[in-house]
Amino acid sequence: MGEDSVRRLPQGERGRRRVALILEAAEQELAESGYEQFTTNAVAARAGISIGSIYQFFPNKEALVQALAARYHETIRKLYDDLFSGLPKGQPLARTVDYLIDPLVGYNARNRAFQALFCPILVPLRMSGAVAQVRSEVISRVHGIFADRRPDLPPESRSICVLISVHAVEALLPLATDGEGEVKQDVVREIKRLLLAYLEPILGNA
Amino acid sequence: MGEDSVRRLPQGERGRRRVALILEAAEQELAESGYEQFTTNAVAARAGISIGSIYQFFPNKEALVQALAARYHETIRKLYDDLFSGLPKGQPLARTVDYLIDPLVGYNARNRAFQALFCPILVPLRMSGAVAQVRSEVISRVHGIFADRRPDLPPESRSICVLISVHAVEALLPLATDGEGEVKQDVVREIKRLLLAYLEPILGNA
Amino acid sequence: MGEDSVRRLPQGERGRRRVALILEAAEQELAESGYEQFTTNAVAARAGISIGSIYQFFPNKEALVQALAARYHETIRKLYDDLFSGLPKGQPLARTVDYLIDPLVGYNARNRAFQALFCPILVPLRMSGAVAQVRSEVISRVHGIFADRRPDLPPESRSICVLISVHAVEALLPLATDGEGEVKQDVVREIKRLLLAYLEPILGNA
Amino acid sequence: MGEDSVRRLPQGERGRRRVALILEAAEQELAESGYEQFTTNAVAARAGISIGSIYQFFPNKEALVQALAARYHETIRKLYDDLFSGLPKGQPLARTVDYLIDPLVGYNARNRAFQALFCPILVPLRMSGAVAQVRSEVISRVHGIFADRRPDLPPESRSICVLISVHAVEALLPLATDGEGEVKQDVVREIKRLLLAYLEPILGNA
DNA sequence: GATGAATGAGGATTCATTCAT
DNA sequence: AATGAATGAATCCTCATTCAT
Repeated sequence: MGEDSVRRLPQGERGRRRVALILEAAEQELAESGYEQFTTNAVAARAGISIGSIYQFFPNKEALVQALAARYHETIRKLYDDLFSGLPKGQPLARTVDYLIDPLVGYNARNRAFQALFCPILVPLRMSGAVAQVRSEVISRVHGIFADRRPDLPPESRSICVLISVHAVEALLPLATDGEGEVKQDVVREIKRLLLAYLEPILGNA
Repeated sequence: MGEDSVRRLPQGERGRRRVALILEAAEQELAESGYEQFTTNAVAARAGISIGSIYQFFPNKEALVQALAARYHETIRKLYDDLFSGLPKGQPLARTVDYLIDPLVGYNARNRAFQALFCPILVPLRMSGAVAQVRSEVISRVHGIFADRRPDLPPESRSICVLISVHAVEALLPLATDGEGEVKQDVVREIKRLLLAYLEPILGNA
Repeated sequence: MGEDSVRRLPQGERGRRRVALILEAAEQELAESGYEQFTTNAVAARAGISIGSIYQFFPNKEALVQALAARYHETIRKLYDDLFSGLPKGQPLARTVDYLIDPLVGYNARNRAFQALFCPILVPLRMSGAVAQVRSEVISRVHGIFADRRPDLPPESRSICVLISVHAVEALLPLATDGEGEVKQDVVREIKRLLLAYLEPILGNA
Repeated sequence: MGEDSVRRLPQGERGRRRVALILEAAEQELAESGYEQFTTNAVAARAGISIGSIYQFFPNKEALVQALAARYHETIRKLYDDLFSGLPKGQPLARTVDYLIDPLVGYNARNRAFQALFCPILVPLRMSGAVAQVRSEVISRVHGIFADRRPDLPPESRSICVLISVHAVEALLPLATDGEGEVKQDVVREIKRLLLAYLEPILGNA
């Protein structure tokens, strides 16, 4: 990712906007029409540009998909950065769960192709790098939270607990959004309840 | 799904074996080579039969994928049938969770393409029917369990609770299996703990 | 050449005829329309078959061109085999020149794309193998003739002499054929005169 | 050729230098990367200018190739001009052959794309004009030499003789140069021997 | 004049599907 | 019923050419 995923690093403002336009179109295409309809021509048509312009910036279709994944990688990393760096200490667990879950729900509502792109059927083929990296980063940070709250917990049991928490949340978040990006607050509440019920016995409530 | 997913219900033993052979090959192809390599020719080659024979039984590729989904549908429905019909009443919740989760873990370990097929990137295209049906059946049965234990619960809150439970388990089961079909018992234990912690406050422990 | 230049060795009579049909069309396309118009679609259209059928037998365009070269390789090798194996000994040089040149003129008249395919602009790219091999075989056989006639000649001067003879004939043969495959006998006579004039001082006339 | 092969005859020194730069790059591209890689963008990149600048001077790719051919045309015409205008009369034939062949060998060694450009595979398409013209000029001048030496020869037999001579030399010259532009003197000697042996019986030795 | 991003027709190749054997 | 050669629409990608800056 990065060495030849972009043919020409767009240096002008124009180029940067063009790449963004293409990725935007790619994302919509993926979210609305699905992976079968995801052709370079469809992306170009949706972006309102010619097919050649896509190949000005991406050497091939694969690179376009990679770039999309990388962009998600970047934006979600940024979200996590902001979230974990501003994490309020000494709060009740319920407060911390609110603090983390709500923005993630928002991210999922805003980025509808995110889940689609990282689906397991594609992972073994090409996505593993990006997905694995995002996850391992999240996991290590959640690890940090757990370690803060319960430094005495043996690392192995902490690891499984983190794994389960992260995957459960990841899988349930799409349920909290309907097709049009609206958030279902009752589902969000229930996801938080699940997480709290699971974690309180381990991390306590303080 | 169903009206034209199979061209001719094969009545002879020979035909039934042939369909099974094709579906077996399709499943392996999907699990091992991924969705990009999943071509009708590849399936035929793996099955050791001619491409024409696939079209003897399936009108098109779509129908083949549908049939694969339907087969999962059928086998998991059978599992659920056995499971729910033999469900021991009046047991502690933890016992019931054991009773349900363990066979499901086993099913996931045995059917590696199952998760792949029902991945979100394909759902909007073709899978919704089969997936939705399987899920709705499971959900209604779990609903039944919940209703048995807490007939007083308002249906709406019960619905969300069931939804979350089913999706969480569905998403976490793959974590309990490594690449080769071996079951990680510590992960299984943790999944059960998650489910119990979430459900006990609602359904009680009896 | 040979390991993957043909996708499927056609075993049936039908397949063998089809490959021949394709190569025939490719040859005509090359001879009449030139290398720029030589597209797989043009070849298919000329052969009156679908584009897919070409790819049934040749994995790609390159392989088709290679196969064409290989076919020339084969036919001309066969011609040389027949020619050199039946070479009458103890004849006057002029008779030997007649014996060799006339069939070669005929071959050039019949195979109009032969020269085109082995043109220098393509050679560095892909043809070198086939061309070089055909030439080296011819050269070594002509070497043999020279050695028979003048065993006392130092090998190095013989080598240059053979080289010049072979290349000159190769280059001049196309002049003896007009566009429609008719042979210009006066040009043939002059080519023989050139060759004889050059070789007599070295090989003698016996 | 000529009417639209150059968009605008560059009148400034700057423009003339630019055209030369482009042709230089085109020649190198042809000689080093071959005809398949010969794209207008590749030529622009090698010349270190923008693709637009090529189209400032050449209306299309065809014209660029034509101009390259024309440049060879021009330089070789100049060589022939110098050569034939200074042709020493009344010399032995061997001297005349030396006088003509040596400079031609030099020209071939210096212009490596020359042969490539005039290869038969391209001729039917576009080259015929330039090639034919160069050849016909050479041929008419050689005709002149023959006429000087043997005014009594019937024109038709003279024509064939000239044709054969010119083509043979043209085809053999590349053999006298190795890949790096070095001249193989023994091959040059042999080419001259061939030519002399062929011509002496007709033109005499005086 | 120079630039190079943008265009899109065209070419190589794949693969779902048909049908003669 | 089984086969697999044949088909051709659809896809990815290239590259000659234009034109706004």
